[in-house]
Amino acid sequence: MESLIPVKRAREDDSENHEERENIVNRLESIQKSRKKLPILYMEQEIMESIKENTFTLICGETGSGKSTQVPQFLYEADFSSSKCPGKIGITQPRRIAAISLAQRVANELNLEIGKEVGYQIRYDASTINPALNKIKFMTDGILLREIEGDFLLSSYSAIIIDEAHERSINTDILLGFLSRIAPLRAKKGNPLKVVIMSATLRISDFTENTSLFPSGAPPVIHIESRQFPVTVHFSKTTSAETYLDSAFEKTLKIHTRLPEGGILIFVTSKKDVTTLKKRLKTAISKEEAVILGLYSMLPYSKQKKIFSPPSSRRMIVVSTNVSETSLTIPGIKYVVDTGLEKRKVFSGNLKMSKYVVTWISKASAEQRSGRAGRVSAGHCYRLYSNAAYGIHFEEYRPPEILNLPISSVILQLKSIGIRNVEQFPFPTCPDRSSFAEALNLLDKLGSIKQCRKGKGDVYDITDLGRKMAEFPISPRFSKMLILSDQHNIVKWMCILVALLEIEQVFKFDFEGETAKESVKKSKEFHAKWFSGESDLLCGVKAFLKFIKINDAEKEDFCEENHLNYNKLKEVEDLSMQLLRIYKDDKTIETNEFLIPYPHRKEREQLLKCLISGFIDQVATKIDIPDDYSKTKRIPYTISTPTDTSIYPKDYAALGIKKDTFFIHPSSYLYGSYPSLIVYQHLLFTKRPYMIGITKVKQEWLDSLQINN
DNA sequence: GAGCACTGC
Repeated sequence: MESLIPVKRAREDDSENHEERENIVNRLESIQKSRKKLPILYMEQEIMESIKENTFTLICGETGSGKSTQVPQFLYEADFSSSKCPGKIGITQPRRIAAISLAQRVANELNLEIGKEVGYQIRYDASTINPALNKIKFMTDGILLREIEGDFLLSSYSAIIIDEAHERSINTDILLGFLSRIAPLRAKKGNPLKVVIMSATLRISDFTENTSLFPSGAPPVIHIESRQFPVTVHFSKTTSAETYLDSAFEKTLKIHTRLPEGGILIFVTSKKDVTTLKKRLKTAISKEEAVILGLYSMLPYSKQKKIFSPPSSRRMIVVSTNVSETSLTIPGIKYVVDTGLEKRKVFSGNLKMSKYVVTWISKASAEQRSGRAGRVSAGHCYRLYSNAAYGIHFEEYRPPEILNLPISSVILQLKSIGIRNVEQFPFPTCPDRSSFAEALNLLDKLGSIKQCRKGKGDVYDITDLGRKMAEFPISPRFSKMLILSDQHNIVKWMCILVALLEIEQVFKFDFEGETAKESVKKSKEFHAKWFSGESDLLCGVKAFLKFIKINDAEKEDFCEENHLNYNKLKEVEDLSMQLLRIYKDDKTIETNEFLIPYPHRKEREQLLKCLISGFIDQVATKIDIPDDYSKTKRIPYTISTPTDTSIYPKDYAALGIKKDTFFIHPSSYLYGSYPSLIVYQHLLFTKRPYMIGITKVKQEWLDSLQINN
């Protein structure tokens, strides 16, 4: 407690200097009072001294420490973003919702209007009363990355705070890499940029021990206490991953019948788990006793909101996927039931095929989940696995995102910013050699980079086409298609098509309680009016063109009636508009630009020709098989790459199914028609290796494309 | 004739 004494003195000194300050703060008394409960408040001096004396400062503290709301205010009160220290205070977040809600909270605490001194910017939305007035700006990390493209030294900022760095999202990682070089440059120029990296307590060695990131030594680390209420963790005696839903059901029932009031939050792996468990709980617990809700990201936002108006007289029970681990905070939770499992997408690099697996979560995620029980009062977390299993099977952290994704987008972006040898970039965790090779190979095939010298590794320079491609916030495959469509007066349709490719999952295919066959059949009946025998993507375009004509207020019902995914279609609407704005360099373009008819045959052909230019390495050929084989309706395809000399074989003979054969997924509208030549959007392994997102193509389209290249 | 967790410019 002695540590409080010098801090108190410092705050008194502060008040003596009050008149000299430029950024004057008039907080409401009620705000002052609740702020004082935060331990971080008594560390203001220590934090500010470290920031003033060092270029980089690492602050770590768990959720509930108040670091995200208070550190920006410390900087503001220390006259960052004033004439003494010109330049905004920027704070990045990995998620949009967090950027908005933090901006609102900080504006509220400072008694300022959102959009003026305190603002935010995310992909499709900004608080733009006047951005020039912003002194504190919250944004998603992708936004700041884009700003680096226009102004490498980030000269409009005096301080940057990177929040949630421990999550290791790909954008956060790249930002940290840039800042590790930008900040020293700014210091050299006599216009220092202060960088504060904020992370959960657990994962700081990743940064402090990283000499590529911090060649001149590890930054100082300040630890912040959390204000969380204590959560008692109960491990199970045994572990059974096979029957986790049964265990979750029994545990929830026990908590509900034996323990005092307080919400229960149950973590499961999928939407299917959510509906199954919700149903079982509803049969066991009466409506008068509890309201039982399901939560997953695909649930329309209007229904997600239900969790924020909990019933006062009954207990609230929420069955949820990972969406409530970080993205949503459910009020009033006192008990957490943790299955310890999550669903992840896994890539097998060589085959370029992905699959979904249910795996044990990381220890860090388990802590995060249990923490959800301690936000209102002391809570309990029931882990449906043993302490031993936790020790043996649970990795410390989820691997950094950059190790599990194709990096072609990142590579192109780095090159467009002027990083010549991308393998030398100070990644917090460097992807392996083969990821670089694969990305460079694809970018070369797309014509976005070209070889500039002989040697190993990265010997490529960005081309003019590549520069243009990098302007679009989408995968390089898709920006290539979009730019190519320029010649044919089909740009608007292409914006839609490319947005559909980027967003995916616009059509729904699941029916509760139906067999596989029936589910797909029924869904397709709903979608019949958008049918296209040429391409699954054109079905999407057709559905979108209808969606865009519907009044905003009726869009959700429209999607419900037609078995479409509202959240996804809304995103397609926003993205296609953003793409058209960038394409036409006109920020005033609105979605009414897309009140256009479905393309005619000639135009469709042009669209599909442009489409395959981005999928030149994702062509599949039907394998000739004996006549009686087709009765199974599963006709194999073989895939080829442009480097393959036997490209596009016309008479591929195969007896039986080989390891490298693939099938058209039953969700495709081309399923059952089996064209001889197709391009596919991606490969997914479920029961079998499947191709998803199918477009029928012609041999001569491919030939002409090769000549052009 | 299936099975997609979550997030971002």
